[in-house]
Amino acid sequence: MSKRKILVTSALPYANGSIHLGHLVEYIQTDIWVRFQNMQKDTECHYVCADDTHGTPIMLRAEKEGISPEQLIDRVWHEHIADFKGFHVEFDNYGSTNSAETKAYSESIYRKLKAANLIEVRSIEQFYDPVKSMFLPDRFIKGECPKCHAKDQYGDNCEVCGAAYAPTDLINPYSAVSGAKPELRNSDHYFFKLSADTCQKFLREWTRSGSLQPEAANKMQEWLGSESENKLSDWDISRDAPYFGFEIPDAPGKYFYVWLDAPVGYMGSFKQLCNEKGLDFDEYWNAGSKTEMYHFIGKDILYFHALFWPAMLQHAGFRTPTKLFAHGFLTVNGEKMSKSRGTFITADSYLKQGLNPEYLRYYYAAKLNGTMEDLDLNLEDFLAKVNSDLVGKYINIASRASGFLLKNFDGILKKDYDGFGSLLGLIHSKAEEIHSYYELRDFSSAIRKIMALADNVNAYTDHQKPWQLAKDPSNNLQLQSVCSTLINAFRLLTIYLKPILPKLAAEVECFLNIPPLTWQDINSLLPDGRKINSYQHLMTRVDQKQIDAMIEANKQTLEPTTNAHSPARHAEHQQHAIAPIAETISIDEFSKIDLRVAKIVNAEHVEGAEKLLKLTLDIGEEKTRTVFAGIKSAYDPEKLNGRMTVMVANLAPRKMKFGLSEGMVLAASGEAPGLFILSPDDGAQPGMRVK
RNA sequence: GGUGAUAUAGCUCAGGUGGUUAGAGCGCAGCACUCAUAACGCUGAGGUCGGUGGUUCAAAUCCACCUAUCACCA
Repeated sequence: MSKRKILVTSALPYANGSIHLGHLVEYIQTDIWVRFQNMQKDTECHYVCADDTHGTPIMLRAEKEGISPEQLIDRVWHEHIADFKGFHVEFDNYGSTNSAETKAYSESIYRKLKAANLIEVRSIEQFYDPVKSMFLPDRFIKGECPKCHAKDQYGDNCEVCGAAYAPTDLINPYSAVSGAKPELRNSDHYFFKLSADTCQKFLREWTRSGSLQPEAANKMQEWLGSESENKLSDWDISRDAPYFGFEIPDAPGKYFYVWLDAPVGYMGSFKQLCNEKGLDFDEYWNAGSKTEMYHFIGKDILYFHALFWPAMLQHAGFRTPTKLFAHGFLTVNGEKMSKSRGTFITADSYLKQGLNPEYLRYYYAAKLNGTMEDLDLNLEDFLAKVNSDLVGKYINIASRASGFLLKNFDGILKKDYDGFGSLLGLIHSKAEEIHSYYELRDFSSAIRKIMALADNVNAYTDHQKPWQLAKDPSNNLQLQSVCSTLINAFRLLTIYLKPILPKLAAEVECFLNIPPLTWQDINSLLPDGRKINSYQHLMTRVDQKQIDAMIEANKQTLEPTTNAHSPARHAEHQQHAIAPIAETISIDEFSKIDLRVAKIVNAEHVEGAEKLLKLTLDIGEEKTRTVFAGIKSAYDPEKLNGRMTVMVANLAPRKMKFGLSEGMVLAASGEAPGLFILSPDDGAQPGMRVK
C-alpha cells in the first residue's frame, strides 16, 4: 500500500496588516483538514504557508514608518506567526515570499514562460506621480467618477454608482500618495500571454477536470467566455521601479508584480520544508506528480488561483493543483466587519481577552461546509453554541463520569460489559460517515453528527442513573461499568473532535493516560484496569463580558475602515489617507452651484436598478423634479417620503437608462460603508437657496 | 450595467431525483432530576419555507419576474 501524499496551502496573508478573525476562517479550516489527514494511517500531509511581502503598499508603509521594507516584513512575520500559533494553526513551514527560494522559482518560471513564447513586452500608458517619482497603481489614484461624478473615487471603480472604468477615465485625478496631479507616461510592461490558444485551451480543460467546486467552475466559465469568444486577455506581470519585489531577469528597473510571486511563495515555502526534512520537492511539483496538492483560498482570489496560477505552472512544466478549495467571507452579526462597530476583531485582541482559541475553532467548524458561502459569526450564537455544545454536552460527559470513578474505584476502569454494545457501538458506527464529512470539508455536518452522539451519551447517563447506583455498594460493579462506558464514549468523541480541538484532545490524552489518539483508535476501547488521572475541568464557559470587552477593545471610531471584508489581499487595496482637500476656488466659482432645499414628495424603487432610487423633489417650482440618486443601499424609500434635503438645482439634466435625472441630491460618504443625505434644520422651506 | 450565489421558526442551520400534519440545535415555557462549573433528561409553544405569478393531481423543492443581501467583472 502506497502512502497518500498531500501538500496543502493556505493563501498567503499580506505583510501589511494584522491577522483578524476573517483571515482565521481559512487558516482554521485548513488546519482542521490537515490535522484530520495526519490522524490517518498511511497519509502524509504537509501544510505550508508564508507571508506575502511585496508590492507598493508594503513599500509605502515602510517608508511612512521610517524603516526598510525588510524590517517591516520581518516584524509582521513575527506577529503573524504568533497569531497563528495562538489559534493552534500548525504549519510545517511558514516562510516569506521575500526568500531566495521564491525568487529562484519565480525567475525559473518566468524564464520558461519566456522560452515558450508566452511573454511579451508592450508599452503602456499609465499615471505617474511626479512628486513621488513613481507609477501609481489604480487604487492609489483618486478622482471624480466619470459616470456619476461622485468625488474621490478610486481609479478602478466608483463606490457610489458602482461603475468600473480605467484610472485614465477619472475626472481631475490626483495621487493618493502625494496629492499631486498625475501625468500620463509610457513605460514598457511585461505581459503573460494568457490569451494564447494554448492557455485558453488548457484552462478550458482544467476547469472541467473537477479541480473546482461547482460554483467556482461556473465563475470560471464566466471569465473564459464561450469557445468562440476568448475573453481572456494578457496579464501584466511587471511593475516599474521603485517597487519592493524581485527584479525581472534581464530587465533592469522592472519588477515582478506581487501577484506573480505570491503563489510561487507556496513553492518557496515548501522548498524550505524539503531542505529541512529531506523531502523530495520534485515528487510534489513535477508535471505528472502522483501526489495531491490543494490550495485553500478565499473566493476573492479565485481569479488568480484558477487562471493565472495553473496556466503559469502548466506552461513552466510543473504540475497543476489537484483542487482549489474556496471559502466565503466572514461577517460578524450578519454584517461586514466594521471597525466602528468593533467587529473588526484581530486575532491578537481575541487572545488578549483570554478567550479560548478552541471556542473559535469549534464555532467555525460548526459553520464550515466546504462551499463558497459566506459564514456569519453571530456573537450571541457563538456564546450559546460553545457553552451548550462543548461544555454542556461534550465536556460534561467526562465531568459526570470521572467523579464516581475517582471516588469509588480509584480511577480504575472496568471494561464495558458488551464492548461496542448499544451506546459505544452506536458511536463507533458513525466513524465512516464522519470521516467522509471531514474529507469533504463539511465540518458542520460532522459536528452535527458528533453532537447528536453526545446527546445520546447524556441520555444514556440519565437512564443509567449512576448517582442512584452509587447509593448502594451492591451496585458497584454496574456503577463502575456505566462510568467506564461513559469514559470510553468520551474518548471516542474526542477522536472525532481532535482535528478541531487539538489542545483539548491533548489534555484528554493526558487525563486518560493514553498516547496521542489517531483515527484508527476509534476501533478500540480502553483496556480493563486502565487508570485515569484526576479530573480537572477541561473547558470553561464563555462569559458574555469577555465578548463585550473584546468588541470594546476593537472599536476604533477615528480610524478609517480598510477593506471591510476579511482577506484584504495584496491587491494594492489599502492604505489611503483621507482624501486631500481639493483645489481652492473663488466665491464666484462656488456661487455657480445653485443649491436648493428640496422636499422629497415621493421616493420609490426603480425596477431593474440596483443602486438607484427615483426621487420626486419639490423645490417650490410649478413642477416637481425627478432625480435618480444612487442611495438605494442606504435608504428605504418609504422613510424618505416627506423628508427635506438639499439638491443641486442647476446641474445639467442627465439622461439615464430609467429616465431623465434633473439634478442631484447631496450625500456624504467616506471610507467606511454608509451613505448619508443632508438635511436642513427645521424651518427650511422647499426652494430656499443654500449658500 | 452584466454574471453568480444566498433568502426555511427569536438565533444558527438541515431539508438527493416535487408527494402524508416542514426538521435539528440553541433560546423560550412547563415538568423532572440532583452525578456533573444550574450542566443533563422529558414535554410543549413558535414557521402563509423573501414576494408575486405559473407548470402540476401535488412545490420549500421546477419555471418566470420582483425584492433584499453578498461577491466577481482582471
